[in-house]
Amino acid sequence: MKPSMVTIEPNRHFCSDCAVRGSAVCSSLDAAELREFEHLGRRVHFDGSETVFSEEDITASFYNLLEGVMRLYKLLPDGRRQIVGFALPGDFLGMNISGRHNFSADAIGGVTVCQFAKAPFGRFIEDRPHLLRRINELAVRELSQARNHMVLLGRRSADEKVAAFLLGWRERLVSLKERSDTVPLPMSRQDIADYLGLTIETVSRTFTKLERHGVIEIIHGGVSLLDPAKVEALAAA
Amino acid sequence: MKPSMVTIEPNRHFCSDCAVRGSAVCSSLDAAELREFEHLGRRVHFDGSETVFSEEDITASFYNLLEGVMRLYKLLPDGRRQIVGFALPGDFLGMNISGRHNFSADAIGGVTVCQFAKAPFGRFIEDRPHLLRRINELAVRELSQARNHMVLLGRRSADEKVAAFLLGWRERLVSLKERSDTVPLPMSRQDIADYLGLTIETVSRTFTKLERHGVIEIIHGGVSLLDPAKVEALAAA
DNA sequence: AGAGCCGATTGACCCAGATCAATTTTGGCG
DNA sequence: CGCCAAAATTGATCTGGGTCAATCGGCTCT
Repeated sequence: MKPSMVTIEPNRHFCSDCAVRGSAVCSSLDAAELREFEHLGRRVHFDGSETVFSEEDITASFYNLLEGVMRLYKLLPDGRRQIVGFALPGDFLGMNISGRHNFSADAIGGVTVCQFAKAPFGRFIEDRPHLLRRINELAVRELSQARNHMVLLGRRSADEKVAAFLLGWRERLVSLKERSDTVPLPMSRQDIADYLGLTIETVSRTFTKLERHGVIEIIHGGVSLLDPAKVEALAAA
Repeated sequence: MKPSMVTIEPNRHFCSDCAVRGSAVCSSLDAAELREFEHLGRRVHFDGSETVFSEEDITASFYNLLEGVMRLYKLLPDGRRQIVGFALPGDFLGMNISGRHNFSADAIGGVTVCQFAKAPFGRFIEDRPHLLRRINELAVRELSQARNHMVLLGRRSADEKVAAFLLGWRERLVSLKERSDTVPLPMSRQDIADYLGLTIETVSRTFTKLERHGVIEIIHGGVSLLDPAKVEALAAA
């Protein structure tokens, strides 16, 4: 964790009016439990491109992402990087069995997390099977996403990868704000490339190609889907 | 499920002397629970290349693999296939949140599973958080494997993929039998290709190349690692 | 406004792995 | 055993996406 990590007024926040109250792990808790839960978490802010935790670090905390976007990735010894996912508000990070994180997590832009020390959080779960069930639900959902991503990485062309990425990302943003054909892309081209198993040049060329064909428009900080049906056709192929 | 699916003497088997007693979901149950659990599962056999369940099927059962190997895969509309994993004895299949399976599962060679109807199994879990915790543990482990596989699919060369596959497969077999430099490969070359995001020709050529270099020997039904250190070097790269 | 920087784009060329096309090997089975 | 079908191997060729190398464009700092 970098020096600029800052704990923000740890005692002035309440779970009951948390932005992710409805979607995160805590959605499984009732009002009484929530009041107790409140004391376990500590709101922490990270600036853009700061590392929240690294692969192989001993897991000291779990994290509930409240605000911002994170890139989750693994590195090969020679520096090749595979982004295994992007985290959005409501995502729960840190579950593992080895006692060590199995990927690294960076903030993309500023990020606010709710951080739980491992031991007290574990104790809190102990006699609350509904919370455990919720965590399991999230794990199973992620597993399903992971398998879909394997298909993309192993069997899809560059065009299909990019199209599927745009649709998938838009879909994930739906639950956070209203659906829109304007898709913000806070991550860099390099991030997208490392997520899709491509190079930055191929991602860039594919974007340009889609734009030339009138399928998307590249705008500042994202893209606009001019012809969403066409994008879907490309992704399905 | 195919016609030749056969339930084998459902009442003549006991969990207590089950082959996967120690490693499967049921490892979290005590003797008393096990006796009750026994009535929920039904031993079923599938012949080689039979489909146990298909993607998008409504999940009616969970499965505990007792014997044999299964291929777990997803298909694209045009027939491209990505194998998302191979299941071995002790693996638990069927968890999902959508109520539908999110991949298909075929037997590779004969397979015996312990099949649980969804509803009674769900009820059994209800008031047994330790079983739920065990299931969560398995899900989290699979998630970790899935992420490792994403790195392989997105960022590794054909040589690295094949080497990593041989080592990973050998490693998984360790817990079942004694470690050995002889690695049985019950799946076809096409299966390996679809697992690694390659074509069958590339897999075949890579095997041949490794053999020419004296790193492995291709034997009937598998390979022998003549120079395990070299294989590890290739996989790590 | 200009300089410098960093991310993104574009172009030229290359190569790992795909594709296409024969064999060869293996495994039943009468 | 000899015959057939399916799996695996091998060879020849092609190409999607990688690599290498310039720009280009926006932003920040002065």
